[in-house]
Amino acid sequence: MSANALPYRPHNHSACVHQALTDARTVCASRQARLTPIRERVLELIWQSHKPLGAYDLLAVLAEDGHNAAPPTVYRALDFLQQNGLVHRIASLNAFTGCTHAGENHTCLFLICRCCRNVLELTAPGVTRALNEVSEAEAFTPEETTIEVAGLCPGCKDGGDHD
Amino acid sequence: MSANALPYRPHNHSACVHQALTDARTVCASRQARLTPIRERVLELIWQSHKPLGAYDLLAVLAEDGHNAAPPTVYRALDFLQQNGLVHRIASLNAFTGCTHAGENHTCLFLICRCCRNVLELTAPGVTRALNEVSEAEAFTPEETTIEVAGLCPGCKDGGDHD
DNA sequence: AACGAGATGTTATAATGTTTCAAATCTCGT
DNA sequence: ACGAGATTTGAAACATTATAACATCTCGTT
Ligand SMILES: [Zn+2]
Ligand SMILES: [Zn+2]
Ligand SMILES: [Zn+2]
Ligand SMILES: [Zn+2]
Repeated sequence: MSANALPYRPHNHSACVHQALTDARTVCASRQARLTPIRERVLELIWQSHKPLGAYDLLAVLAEDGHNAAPPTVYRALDFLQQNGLVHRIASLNAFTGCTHAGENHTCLFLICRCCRNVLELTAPGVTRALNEVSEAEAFTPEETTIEVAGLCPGCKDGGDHD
Repeated sequence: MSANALPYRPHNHSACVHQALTDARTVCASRQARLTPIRERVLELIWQSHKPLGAYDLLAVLAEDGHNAAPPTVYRALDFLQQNGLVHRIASLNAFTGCTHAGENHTCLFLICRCCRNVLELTAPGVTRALNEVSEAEAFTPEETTIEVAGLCPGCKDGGDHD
């Protein structure tokens, strides 16, 4: 099959990483935000796959790097990357994933495979619209929206290429 | 105003609590699930307001009760209550709130006021439908859905009855 | 009484995230 | 180039949230 989104099928993932880093540099340059080595390294690590990583996972890899970092180092880098729309935190996983719409101001949702752990980020105008209608009906002013759908990706549903 | 949902305006909240406990007894009876004193007490505490409580908040109140409980006690009660559709966990807050659709199998969403902390649980067929469409388009099989909207409730937006 | 399943108690530990203050680095105007 | 001020990073301690493992209790059944 080929209509599947990237995380669900083999692809040239180094292109994903390269694109993400390039976008990040562009975004940061345009905002006068400093993509320092630590921040860039954390972003690169997050992009090593489409599976979200926890802060302490990142910390462990940094330790392998020989970089003796403490938790605040990672959390600060993650804060920066979130502020600048480069990564998202997945609340239901306590983990972080690279944003596929770097720099765009967007409301997105995540399809999270409970089997292979890959996450697909999507923007879904229909969902956003429906949510806005609900909020409006309750006179509620939305600011931050978390939409996370856990389930099975196409690959894991039939057969199960668990990776 | 009066179109506002319960959490957003003064109301006879003890009726909320009473209803919740009554529903819980009914649901548990029909399922042969045992609503033990601890479980009922935790449910009652969660329902003391429309603001979600953390597990350790509950633990602290139990301590005041004179009940010297350890974390597993509370987490086990919460697990039970979640299993039986009596409470929800709010992932973005690491906290728990009473379910307003006890026993019904439902996909719900939460409007979370960042100011007064009250949470409104809603079922929104339009949102659910839109999400299903998105999932289907990606050949994704949804199982658990987390929808949490943080923002300002009507009360806090104008004036700010922060409670 | 003996048993077994479910529920609770108890202790320890894991996993995630924050506060605080000091030191290093960068920025920018002079 | 220089130095004041801001930003970033280092480091240690701590806070919060959640689970693992095993012992004990409760209560209905045999
Ligand atoms: Zn990729
Ligand atoms: Zn999968
Ligand atoms: Zn109420
Ligand atoms: Zn409010």
